[in-house]
Amino acid sequence: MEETKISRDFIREIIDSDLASGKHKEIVTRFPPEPNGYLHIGHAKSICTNFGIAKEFNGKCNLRFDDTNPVKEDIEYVNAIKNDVEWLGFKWDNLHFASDYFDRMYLLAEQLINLGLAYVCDLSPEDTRTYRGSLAKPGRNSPYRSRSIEENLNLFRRMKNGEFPEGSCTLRARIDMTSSIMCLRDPAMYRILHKNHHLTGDKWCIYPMYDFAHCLEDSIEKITHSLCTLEFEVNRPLYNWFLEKLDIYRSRQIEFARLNLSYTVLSKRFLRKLVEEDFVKGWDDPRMPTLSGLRRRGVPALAIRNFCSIIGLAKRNSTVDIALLEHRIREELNKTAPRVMSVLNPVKLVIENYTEDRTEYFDYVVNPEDESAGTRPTPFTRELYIERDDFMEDPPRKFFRMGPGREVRLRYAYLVTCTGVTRDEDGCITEIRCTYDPETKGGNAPDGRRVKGTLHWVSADHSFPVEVRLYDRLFNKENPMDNEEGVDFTSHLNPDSLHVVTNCMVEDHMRNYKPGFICQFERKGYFSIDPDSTPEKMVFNRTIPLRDSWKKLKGKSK
RNA sequence: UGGGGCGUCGUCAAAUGGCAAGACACAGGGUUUUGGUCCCUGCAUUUGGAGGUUCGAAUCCUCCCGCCCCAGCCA
Repeated sequence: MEETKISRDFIREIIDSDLASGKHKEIVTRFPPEPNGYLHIGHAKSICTNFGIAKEFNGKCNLRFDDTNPVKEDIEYVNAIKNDVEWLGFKWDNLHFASDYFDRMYLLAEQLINLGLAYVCDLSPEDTRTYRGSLAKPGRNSPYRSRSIEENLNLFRRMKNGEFPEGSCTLRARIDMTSSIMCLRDPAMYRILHKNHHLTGDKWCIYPMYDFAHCLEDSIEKITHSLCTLEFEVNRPLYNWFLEKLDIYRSRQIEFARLNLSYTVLSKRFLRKLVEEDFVKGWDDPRMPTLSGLRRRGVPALAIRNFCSIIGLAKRNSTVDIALLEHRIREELNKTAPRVMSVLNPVKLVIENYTEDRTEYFDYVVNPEDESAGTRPTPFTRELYIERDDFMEDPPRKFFRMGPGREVRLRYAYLVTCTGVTRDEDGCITEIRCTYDPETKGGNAPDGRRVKGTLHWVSADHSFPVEVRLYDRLFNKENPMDNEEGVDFTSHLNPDSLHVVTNCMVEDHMRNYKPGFICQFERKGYFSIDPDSTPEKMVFNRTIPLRDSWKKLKGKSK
């Protein structure tokens, strides 16, 4: 399957010229997640960009975990992230952890102290903030700013040795407390955290801050182009400062706009809230924009990659219409998903003039978009199930489906004409009755008469009940984060984001498939088998409905 | 408020001084044994605004307006 061609964006143009000028012979990028949550489709943009660029330019891309904060991070997340990256379809050239570099970072920090460019500061967090000043007011120098190199070295070693409690002091870069760039006002490089790290255990009780660590990680790995999101733009001067003062390999940081999606929340913090406060069933709930959620829902990795290639890469903040994602999903599934007839809201259809013990098999086209998928036999009997919605007692003019006296086609089978209905004592329809025209085997009339409606169906004797989970968008507000003071994004949660339907009837041969299998229920949508399935009860997730111009038409006339 | 960024169709997004791509969405029509797919057609006389430079400006200059980011010992 070929991916859609990627257009030239400003980052690729920079790389083109770096290659042309001879600045670089080979391109090296990296995807640097912090293992403190699950990856979501916003990360997919970054993954596709970093791995995609490496591939296109014949370079390398590393997967590197930015695990510098043991308070938030966990091994559970690193495994899930590795799995997600692989599922998305990418292979890293090298796997690294920021924590692999803790010894080198420590040495580099001492080097900065020796250069007179870092000092141990005993200011409390509150005082540090006060001394920092504000956007409008310059900061003031810390009283500890002019300690001697020896004293700083000694203090820093004692910090490392665990002699001080958390919060008692930090190692700070000595830059400029009056800078208009806030992060240049003597930023913290190391803080004390007496915490167990998922990889280094209790070896360290001081941990490097992002600004100090990240540029070093890039430099150590000789990352040529360090791609990150816009909010780090203001950190770039500091990124460059460390590399320059330490005189080590100069990676170049380039910022691009992160992905925002309509009707969606893409922030690990808020996604975590949805999980922890049970608004959804987990990180992989099919309504979640996480890669694990999308995967479980039945979204193909290629659809996500193709989505990432059409949304572009630029510096302007934007919100992509979720319809673009949906389009890519349908586009991919239309090409690849085998078709199946499945009745979500069944009502029995009895063919009065069809012999009771007779079973015929019709050729069913597995995928009209893929001839190589071929055909398979599907059984037809006197009693069938059809969708309750496909029948109306008093149909409007534009309704092409079944109604009293109307003739419709049962897909691949026969033309049938409705003769009436059977009701229970409450007046509910329990059966629809019809007769078939034996001359129309396969669905065409020899006399050339046309019918507008074609219905899907399953044989009552060759089908079994399953559970189907119908999903809708998780939020009913285009930007759930755009709120007045005090209004929480969870107040825009769509109460109808999940509908569980039981006793949907599917063809018998569906028993052969396992969780992860994706197919199209004809005329309904794309569905995937959920891991919750058991041999006793299969569960299907609706990945996405088919486009439905009838529904649209109906909506208009109201 | 000091600094850093960004403004092109409803939504993304190209155009790199030469006469506003494309995709999605939307609207209309055709084909169709999925009201699906597919195929046509339409959809920015104008690029946040106002001036200026130029034969020519979305692109260059000036001023203005709007939005985003930074004041964690988070990343």
